[in-house]
Parts: sequence; C-alpha cells; structure tokens
Amino acid sequence: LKTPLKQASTSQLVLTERQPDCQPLTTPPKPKETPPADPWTPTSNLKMLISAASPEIRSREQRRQLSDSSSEVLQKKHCLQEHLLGDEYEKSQPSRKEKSLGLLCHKFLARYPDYPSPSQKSYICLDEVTEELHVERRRIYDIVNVLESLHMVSRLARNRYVWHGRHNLPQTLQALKKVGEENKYIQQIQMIKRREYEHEFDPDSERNEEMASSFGSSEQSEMSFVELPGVEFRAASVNGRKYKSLRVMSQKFVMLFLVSTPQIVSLEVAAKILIGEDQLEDLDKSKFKTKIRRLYDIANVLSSLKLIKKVHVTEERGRKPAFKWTGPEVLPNTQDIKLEATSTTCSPPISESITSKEQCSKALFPSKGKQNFTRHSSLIKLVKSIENDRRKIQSAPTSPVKISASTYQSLPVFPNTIAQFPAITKHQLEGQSKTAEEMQMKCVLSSPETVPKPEPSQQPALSQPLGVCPASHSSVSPVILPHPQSGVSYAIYLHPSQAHTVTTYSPGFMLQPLPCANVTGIKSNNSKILNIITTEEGDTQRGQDEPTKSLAAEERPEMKSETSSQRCLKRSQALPESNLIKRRKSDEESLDTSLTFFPSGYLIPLTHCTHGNKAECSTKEKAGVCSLQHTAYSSPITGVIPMPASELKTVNIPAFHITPLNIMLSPNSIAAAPVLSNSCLNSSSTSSAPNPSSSALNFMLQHIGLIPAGVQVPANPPLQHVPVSSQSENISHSSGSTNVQEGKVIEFTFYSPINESNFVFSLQFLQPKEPQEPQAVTENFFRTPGGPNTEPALSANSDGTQRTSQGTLYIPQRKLEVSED
DNA sequence: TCCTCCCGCCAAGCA
DNA sequence: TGCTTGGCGGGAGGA
Repeated sequence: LKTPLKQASTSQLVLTERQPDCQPLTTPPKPKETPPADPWTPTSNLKMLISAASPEIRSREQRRQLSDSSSEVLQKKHCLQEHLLGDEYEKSQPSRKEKSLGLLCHKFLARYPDYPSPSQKSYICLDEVTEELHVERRRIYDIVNVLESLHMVSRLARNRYVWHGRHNLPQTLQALKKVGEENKYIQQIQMIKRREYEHEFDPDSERNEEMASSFGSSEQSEMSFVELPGVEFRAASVNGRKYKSLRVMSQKFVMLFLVSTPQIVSLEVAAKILIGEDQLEDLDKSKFKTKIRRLYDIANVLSSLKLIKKVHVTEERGRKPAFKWTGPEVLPNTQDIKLEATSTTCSPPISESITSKEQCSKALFPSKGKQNFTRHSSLIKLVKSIENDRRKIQSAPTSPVKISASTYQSLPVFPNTIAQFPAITKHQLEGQSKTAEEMQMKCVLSSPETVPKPEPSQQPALSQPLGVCPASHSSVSPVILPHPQSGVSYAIYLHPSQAHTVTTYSPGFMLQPLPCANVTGIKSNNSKILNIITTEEGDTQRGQDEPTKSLAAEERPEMKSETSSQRCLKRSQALPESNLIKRRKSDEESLDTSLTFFPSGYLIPLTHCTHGNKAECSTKEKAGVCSLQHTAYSSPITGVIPMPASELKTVNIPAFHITPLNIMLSPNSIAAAPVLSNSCLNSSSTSSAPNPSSSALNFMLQHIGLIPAGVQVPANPPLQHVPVSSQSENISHSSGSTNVQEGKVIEFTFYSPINESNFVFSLQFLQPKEPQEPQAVTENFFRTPGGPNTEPALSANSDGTQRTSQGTLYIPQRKLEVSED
C-alpha cells in the first residue's frame, strides 16, 4: 500500500488530462507543511535538476509554492483521487526507477562540483537538500553516509556537512586498499568461494574452523572506520551504531574491489565478508538479506560516483549480481620503498605512488600468508630465486646507452586509433583467416599518422599522448618513452580467441598497472572449482559505463575523459556476441558445451630471472610461459596488439609511455599483470624465441609503434638482433627452440633516453591448446599427493594466484560469463 | 520466481 | 524532550 506521501505525488500531465472539473492545474504546489513529494516524471526530474542548478528558478518555485495555500493542494489531491481510477492512479505514480537512490544520488552530486575550490567550501544543509530534491531525509543519509566513507563529505554539525568532492578520493582509496590488504580480504574472498564450493559437494565439510580462523584477522577491521588525516570524522553516533554504519560497510565494500583482481565483487561474497566471521556459521538468512539490501544501497551511490558498475557473473550455480570497479586504479603507497628507476613522475592523482617491486612480490609471495595456503616447494625455490635476483638487480649498476636527441625529435605521435578500432576488431572477429598485414594496412590507411614522420624538425609532442615511438632514420628504432608512474610492466596473455584487442586515445583514462600480481585464482583440488567466479574482464571493460543520464554528471571531468574509450569499447561490445561464442565453442567444445563461458585471460606476471638461466627458463618451461627478464619500471601497457589470435597468445610488453593511451581490450580478451621488472639487461640480451609469424609480429610491432609502418622485422628465418637505432638499442632475439608452437619469447631490448636505461619488450607465444584444458591444468599443477580431498601441496598465493614451477603465474580457464547490465 | 531496493518504522543518540 | 541519525526489514516493482 502506498503511503499518503506517495499518493500525493502525481503526474502533472495526468492531472490536466483527468481533472477537467478541477481548478487549472499547473505545477502541483508543494506546501511546506506537506511532506516533500517524489519526482513525478523524467520531465519533472529534469526540471528539478534545473531548479537545483539555478537559484533564480529555485526561488521562483519557492515563491510560487508559498503562494499556494495548503487547502488548495489538499483539495486538488482529493479531486485527483476522486477522478482517477485505481489503475490510472497507479500509472501516474513515478516508477521505482525514477525514485531510485542512484538517480537521487546523481541529482545530489550534480549540486556540487567534483573538485571544489579549497577556498570556497561547499556546505550541505540537509534540510535544503531534502527540500530541493523532494526526497526524504532518510534517503539523503544513505547517500551522505557513503560519500562520507569516501571522505567526499564530512559532517560538520547537525544537519550540516561539508562537501570535499573528489579531492580526497585518491588518498582514501589508497588507504582503503592498504587496509583491505592488511585485512587479507583476498584470502577471505577465496575462502568464501572455496567454502561455497566445498559445501556444494560436501555439506559436512570441516572447513568451518579454518574459515573462522581466516576471518579472525579481520575482526578488528570490523570495528573501524578508515579515516584520513585532516578529514575529521564526526559521526552523529560516536559509538555502537557508528561501527555498523553504512559508512563502514561502504568502505569495506570498496576495499574488496581494491584488493581483488579482477576487480569484480559479487554481492554474495561481499555480504558474507561484511557480515563477518562470527556470523558465518549460523548465517542468518535475514541478516544476509539485510546486508545485501544495504549493499545495494551502497552500490547505487558508488555507481553514481562511477566507481563501480553492475555486472553479472554467471557461474555454474547461476547468474549472480556483482559489481565491477570502474573507478581509478589505486596503486599501493610506496613511501617505504624507493624505486631505483630514473623515472620522473607523470601520473594522474590516483597513481602518484609507484608500485614497488617489494610490494608486488610481497603480494605474490606473502611471507605471512594464511596458513590455509601451503606453498609448493617449487614456489619456495622460485621466491628465493626472485629475491636473489632482486638483490642482484638492486646492486647492479645500470649502463644505459644514450640516445641522440634526434631520435627523440622524430618520434611520431601515437595515432589516435579510435578510427582504426572498428576495422580492427571487426576484422579480427570476423576474419581470422585474414592476415595481419591486411589488418595493418587497414590501420595505416585509416590513420595516416601511423606512418612515421621522419622529418627531424618534428618536435616530440610530449604533451600529447605518446605511444611507443619509432625513431626516424633507422629501419627499426623503437624508442619507448618512459612512463614512470609505476614500476611494473605487464604480461598480457591473449587467449587464442581473444585477440580482438583495441586501443584508443583517452586522456586520463588508463589501464593502470595492477599493484601486484593479483590474479584471482582459486586453489582447488577439484577442477570444478575452476568454474567458480572469476573474471577476466577486469580493466578491459572499464569505460563501458553507460552514459549517465544526468546532464550535470556528464560534465564531470572524469567522465569526459572516459568518453572516447567508452565509445570505443561500446563499439567493440556491439560486435555480435555470437561470433565470440561461436569461436569459443570451437575452442572449448571439449570442456563443456552445455555452458557458454569465456575463458579467463592469463594473468602472468613475469618474474625476472637472470640472463644465465633465461634459456633454462625457456627450456624448462612447461606451460608455455617463461619468466622473463625485465629492466623496466613501466607503466600501463598501451597500444594495440591486434594479432591474429591463432598466432599470438602472449604478449609481454613493458610499456613506458607517458601517454594516456590505453590498451583497451575487448571483453574476455586478456588480463594484465605487472611484471617484476628489476633487472637491467644489456643491449645484447637475448632470449629464446620461436619463429613466429612475421606478419603477426610486424603488425603488432608496427601497430604499437615499435617499428615504423612499412618496416618489417624478419621473423622467418628467425629474428636476428635487429638494430633498433643507430645507437645501441636493438631488438635482439635468438632462436632457441625448434618448436615454434612451444611458448617462447621474443625479447627486445630498448634504451629509453628518458629513463636512461634499457628495457625489454618481449613477446611470448603460447601453445594454443595448452590453456584450454582446465581440468588437466589443475591436475597438473595442483595435484596433491594425498588424493583429491587433501590439501594441495602446491597452493595458490595469498592473492589466489597460482604458479607453475617456472615462476609463471598461470590461471587456468574458467567458465565464466560477465555481462553488463 | 527472484532480484532489486524503496520505504518508513523506530531506536539510539544528540542538543 | 524533540530532533537527528541511521539500522533494519517488509514488501512491492521489475526483469
């Protein structure tokens, strides 16, 4: 039954149509003594927004409201109810969507600037807001509480808040991430998933104690609100309720996103974690439901803030609501760890801190991980090896080779590839039979800027997005501008059917490096668990947010910055899904034809191994992945890697661009992970390499700008130390394998004049069939001596990642579908 | 049928 | 004591 309040709110249109006998009805008056009415229609919503934005209109409205007597209004209401039939009256009510918290939050946010000037503090008076937005006070509290959790507002006094906007957001997110890591939410998530799974097969499983102990560490966090220095927290209720508040829940919810990889959190898991450990055993259904309700409330606000986005994750047990983090990537604070990179900082606010190797490896190989995970002996060796390497690298002098300024000057601007994108993706999706050269031609044709301009007079457009920039005079002279904001490079593993990658220029929108190799993987002694939630979508779908309906919200700078990439990705997503599915089917028929599922990408941080054992790495490597040596402190990968999926499975590209160019990977395509990149290769470094398709290689190299268009790097016969400039940069390669199909690495060494150090760029070709048998993989790497029901001796890392004996994280395919709403 | 989440009761706590 | 704040869960709209 509707409340009187709801009955009072009626569409103006309906009023005029249905009440010929009543007084002329214009805008229904809203006297002060009556409760505020809900918005009626989208038109009135818009009107309200305008009203909120314009004090003049607002005051006019208020004057008009005051002039109307309350008796008149009551009469009209009565009249309305008399004249409207029940159904019609129902229809006249605003739909739930029009009253949603998300929409309300949009309106609320539209009132205040994202980045208010520090000199002009915006104050929020709840009374004003409730009146102007025609909403119950209660709803505003919901919004304000979530905003408070992000320190976007803070309570000043009764009824009064201060608007901080997004100024504090970077620090807040960073703090939340840190706390989230400390609370070991990753482990909790893994545990919950595992528990779910085990319950499915063994309801009497005795994992409960383990579970409880796992949650024990988060007990304290249950009672804390993460505060920022300088942002005073004055909750109305200082104790008790404060800790149950939506604020804390909201923070924890955000933490879950920030610590997990991919950054998708299902409501169910979030609710369980938020309920806390002590409730898990007798998980009250009503409590669970309540939590879910609150999460929806929080999620609505976070969605309005464009921090998360709703998705659905399809598992074996059905479709589950989940949310994906679409906010800024948060890098761990690195105050404690200094990078020796000579990089300069050029980063968006959120990325000011640089990912540290230590943190990266700490996350990869936590020294005090949960007891629930047992490290396999091979991993222990690996950890030691890595640590040794790190020591060596940190003490090793670097000897960068200088590059002439002219090389700089001839750096062409990385093309805006938006125009190329449809052609590329379409091509890749539809015509796998077509060659890479053809695709390249398309790119070149559609984007003339891709052709390097050799004029020495051309100035480096450093302020512009620069990709990997070929030098002018040399046939192959890739010079990579450093992007020093992070210390990681990426391994991007393309699934055979997922090579429809795209790129776009989108300032400010970046695929940020993950702070550590957080690959969501699920340790299991049963391969079936591999089908449990995971998502490879991750960052690749960022920017797909549906355009906000709020005009005011559209004006937010961050959203502007996303638009091009959004468009880009939308186009990619607009491609017939059936194509994907068809290909997937052919790829994975052997797995399970009853389900449509997308494989996870392969998120493989490449650990550094020494020169000496690199070949060893190659030969030893079993999963078609080899750990590599890297020198770079790199940035998010950028550029396009539109290779034929059948040929290239893995690309490991340390990227050093200042450019905000993104690698925009279509859904399901890849995952990215940072590389522990410490070593400093000399320019003669080589690595085993297969004999890949030169077309694919050249296309890729050209497309990402490593070599100028038209220049071909010979790949058959095997690449030979291709000089990359007149200086000592080169692309080095050695053929070490006779088996082209085996996953091997082509490694290129570049000198970055800005970083004054060498970088390695490597391509890795994976065995096509290898990752397609999750069961086999699981058995292979995680078989336990004690049989299927025992704890695997080789376990996941704390973050759920799994490792092969070669230090390569390997994430088996999982059945998965992540769909956007 | 289940997901989503609006709605408002009512208690805690503050002024 | 009245008001503010916000936890909470019923139940309805929507998919």
